[in-house]
Amino acid sequence: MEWCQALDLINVLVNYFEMSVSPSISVAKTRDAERSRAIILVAALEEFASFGLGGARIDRIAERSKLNKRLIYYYFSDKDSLFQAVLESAYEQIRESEKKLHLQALEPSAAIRTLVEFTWNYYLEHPEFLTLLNSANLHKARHIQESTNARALNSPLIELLGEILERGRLSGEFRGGIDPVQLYVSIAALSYFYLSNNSSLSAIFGRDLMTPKAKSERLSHMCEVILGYVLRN
Amino acid sequence: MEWCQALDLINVLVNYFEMSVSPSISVAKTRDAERSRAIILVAALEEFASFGLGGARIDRIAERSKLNKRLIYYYFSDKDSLFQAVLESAYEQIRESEKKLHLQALEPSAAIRTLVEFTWNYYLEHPEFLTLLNSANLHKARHIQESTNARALNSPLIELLGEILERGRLSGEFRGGIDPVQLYVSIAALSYFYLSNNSSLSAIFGRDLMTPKAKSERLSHMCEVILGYVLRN
Amino acid sequence: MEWCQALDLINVLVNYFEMSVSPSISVAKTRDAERSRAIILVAALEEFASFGLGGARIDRIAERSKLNKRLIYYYFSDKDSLFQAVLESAYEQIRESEKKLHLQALEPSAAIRTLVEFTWNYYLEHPEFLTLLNSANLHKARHIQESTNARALNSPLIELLGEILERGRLSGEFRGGIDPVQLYVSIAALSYFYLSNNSSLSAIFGRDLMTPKAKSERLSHMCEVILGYVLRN
Amino acid sequence: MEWCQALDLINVLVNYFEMSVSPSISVAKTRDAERSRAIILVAALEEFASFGLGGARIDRIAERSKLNKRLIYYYFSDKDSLFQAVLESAYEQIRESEKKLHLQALEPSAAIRTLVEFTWNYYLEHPEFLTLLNSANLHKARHIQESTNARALNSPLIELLGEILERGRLSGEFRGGIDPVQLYVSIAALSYFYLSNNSSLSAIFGRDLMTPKAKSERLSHMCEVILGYVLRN
DNA sequence: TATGAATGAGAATTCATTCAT
DNA sequence: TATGAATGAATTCTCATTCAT
Repeated sequence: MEWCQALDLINVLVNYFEMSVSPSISVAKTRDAERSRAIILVAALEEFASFGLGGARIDRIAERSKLNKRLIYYYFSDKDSLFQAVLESAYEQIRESEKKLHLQALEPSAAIRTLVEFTWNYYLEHPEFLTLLNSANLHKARHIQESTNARALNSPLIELLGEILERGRLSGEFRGGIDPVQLYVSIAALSYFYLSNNSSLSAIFGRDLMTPKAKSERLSHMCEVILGYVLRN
Repeated sequence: MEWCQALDLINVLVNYFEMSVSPSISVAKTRDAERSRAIILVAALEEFASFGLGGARIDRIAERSKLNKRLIYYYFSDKDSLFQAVLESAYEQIRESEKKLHLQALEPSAAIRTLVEFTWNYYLEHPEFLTLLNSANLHKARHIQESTNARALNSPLIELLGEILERGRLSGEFRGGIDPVQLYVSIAALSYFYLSNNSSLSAIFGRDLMTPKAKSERLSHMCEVILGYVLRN
Repeated sequence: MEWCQALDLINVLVNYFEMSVSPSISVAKTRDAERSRAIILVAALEEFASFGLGGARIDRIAERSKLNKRLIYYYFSDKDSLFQAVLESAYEQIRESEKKLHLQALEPSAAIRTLVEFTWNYYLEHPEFLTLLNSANLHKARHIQESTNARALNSPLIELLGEILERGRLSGEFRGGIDPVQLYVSIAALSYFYLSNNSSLSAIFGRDLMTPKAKSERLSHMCEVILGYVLRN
Repeated sequence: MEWCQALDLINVLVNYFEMSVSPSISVAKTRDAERSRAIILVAALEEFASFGLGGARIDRIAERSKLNKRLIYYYFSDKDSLFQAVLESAYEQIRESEKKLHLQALEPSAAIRTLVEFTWNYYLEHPEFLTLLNSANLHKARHIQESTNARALNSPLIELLGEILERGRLSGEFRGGIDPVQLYVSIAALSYFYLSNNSSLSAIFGRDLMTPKAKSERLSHMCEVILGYVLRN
């Protein structure tokens, strides 16, 4: 899993940075703890993404992380809390990526198209995010509701999307009366369903939905659907 | 234990009675068998829908069905096969409902709108279908691929949708070049994502997405999106 | 442990009896279940008596019973419920033995002396009863309070003791105003403390309290104390 | 983590300060050590008294003491040794209290009554002592036997009690032939059993044995029983 | 066809204890 | 002296599945 290695790398870099800037000896100890926590989190993310909450095994997470099983409980109390932590971390990551889009700097229609493309690509590159969400919803989003770190979950994109829609409306480009929440949900939906259910869909339609061609066609279709909706006519 | 002996006695009597009143023993038994199978299937559907494949418990399915656990294995070999059977039955049901729509009798745009509304309402009334699909996809649709009863899974709707789109194009009402599979996936996606992930979304947006008003707004939005896309301008 | 073998024997006899009186085949199945339950109960009694509730190990109970660990949970849900069942069974046994004393047929002072002797001998022969009670009390008698089978716990001896004290008072032999509960508690206390804490006491006093001579002296002392209290002067 | 570094700094400062203000470093440290040891001992006493040896948790003892778990091992090697230390300390305390009674200064019958009352009150005010003894006895008093500090355990009261009994006999007040060990055990027994098993007894008799009235009645009863025994007639 | 009893492999979680600083 | 991190061996409990009737 490439994203996992990337995360690992980032951690290593971050640690190295900390070492070089702070001369204090005591950092070494602390660093290990933070690092262990992060390693467990990554291992758990992989496991939960692969097998769901019910199918995930603490033993396997311990193996993946090359750390002691006991340590998982030391840092994360129990399986449910670990899942919650994983979920929060996944949300944090996507929010972090969203921030880098700088949609406010784009023309309204370009901004919408960029958002559709970003969503598609993010889900494509982070399949674990989809599985995680599915698991969370199977459990009635109990873990999200219990999350005290709600800040990480709440997308600032809705507000931004509202501004873009308003800008487009004022310039006469977009139709009026569009609810940014509905639009955001629809944009996510079009990518999510296709990717999350692609194995079922591929089996049922008897055609591979993940070939480069199929994927590119899907992206075009989605842009047409969404832009066809927001543009004046 | 006396009650146990008494029960035995009752069984003997019942058997004797059945033998004397029903002309063919095998018929009586066969009928019960079908019934037991069906009861188990329903109980399993509920269980799998509530807890996913990994979280479902054979014990609970036995309890739900008020039948013996051993009988589940008698009819369905193992948990995975049972899940597969449940999945097939769920697909059969939705196909059955789709057939009753008679879309071919409707005007193109009315047909599309009806399909959107039907999809929305079916998912709304059959939340277990969504959870089931999620579980199936978590397991890479292994159960669907292994299904010998693929006929039940394959929707005849794609073909029908193609005809409707063609009719609309010929009448000048619809734009051309629409892939019925893409459209079908999008129609399903818009309802599916909203309903399947509603608890997460409600938590994140801090607004209840399942109030009557919210649901009616979602349906309007989806119709606008889809019809905005298929209609000429 | 002799009492354990005796219990086993009784079970075997009971089972044999049931087999001989009821010709029904179905009994065989039921009998096995009852027998397994009884065997587990005996094994658990030994384990809890030896190590207390906290120190007892389900694994060891399984070994002792030569039955599957899973079966313990099948019949007794969890460790606490098993402990409760053991406790109830221990109380049932002592109540059963008490009934055989027929104190009502004895002269008042003979009845009291018999009760003191019985208590002493029962505790002596059933050391597990003492340990069990200690464990129960460590947990604030939670298991007793939760017991639905309270009937088994409540001693009919208090009422009987009241009658004996009244008879003795009327005959002029006994002093008046004796609370049967206080007396019962004191009779139990004198034996219980000596036997339950005998290892501590032996260590502290540097003398073996369990030699035949020491035991006989203790019994004499207790009779003197109790009779010295109830008799008129 | 910055706070960690800050804490480190504080530690360094504190150490430096102590070094400069306290003439001897070792004294300052020793004093802290004694204090830590004592704190742990108290925390352990509470824990063992609440849950027994088997149910006690080192983690909880660390929490209670607000000290590090590692320190417990530093001072007390392992759980068993800690329990032994707790036991010794509990015995030391009761011996200390007994010494303050000055029974030798009292009239024989007053001395006996005082001893009964003291025993009752001490157990009442130190319920942890009872639980501790129960635990010790569950383990066959292994911890007492292994105690090298046997001096603390051995009650000087037996000798004193012998003298009192002799004084009473000579004055004609008491009967002769009373074994002070038997009497001491009986005095302890009457209070111990009532208090140690009070939850069971309350549940079984269906009456609260710990109301002020019930407690006062018990004390009267015990005095009557013991004095009725030692007094000439 | 139907069922209660039985089981082995494995799951989450706990616990006393040690390491490294 | 003091402490946070780490661990292996248990321990309770679960689960799909089979046995015997």
